[in-house]
Amino acid sequence: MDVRKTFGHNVRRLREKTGMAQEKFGLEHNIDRTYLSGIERGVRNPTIIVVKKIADALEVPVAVLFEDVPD
Amino acid sequence: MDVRKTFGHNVRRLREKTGMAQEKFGLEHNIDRTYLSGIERGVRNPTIIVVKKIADALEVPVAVLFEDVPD
DNA sequence: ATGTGACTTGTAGTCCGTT
DNA sequence: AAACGGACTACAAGTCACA
Repeated sequence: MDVRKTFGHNVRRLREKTGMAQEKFGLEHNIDRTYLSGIERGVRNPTIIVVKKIADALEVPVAVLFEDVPD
Repeated sequence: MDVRKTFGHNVRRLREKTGMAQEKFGLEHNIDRTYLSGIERGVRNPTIIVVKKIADALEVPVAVLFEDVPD
């Protein structure tokens, strides 16, 4: 499994759990909506600083975003 | 704590546990020696693809490299 | 409400070396 | 054995118009 997909799926799953749309989530945490979209789809290859920023926004430890979660 | 420092410390700790020098470890896993040095010192900001590559090289789950380990 | 292509600017990632 | 420097190319960060 591509780490970008694993990461992206986890971000999407946890963001949806907050009930916020990409746009609202992005606005609240200063992350561009389209950039977030790319991350959730696994087409971006973010650096660990971005990873940390997103983990903080989702209020989860960074490690959680790399867990393999089966469908 | 800066995520780069956390990450770097974990990489260093686990690499040293293998008994390999940065150079040998880098050669065996196709990671540039100077780049690895920068990562361990927390001055680099690697992408998640590199993170995964290093985790694989260290034979640990990615999540482990982001754990807060007190000195 | 999200996906996508295209774009500029900055830096990730590599390679040569010296301390 | 590892830190650090300089120079380089590839690609990430960040944004936009449009579907």
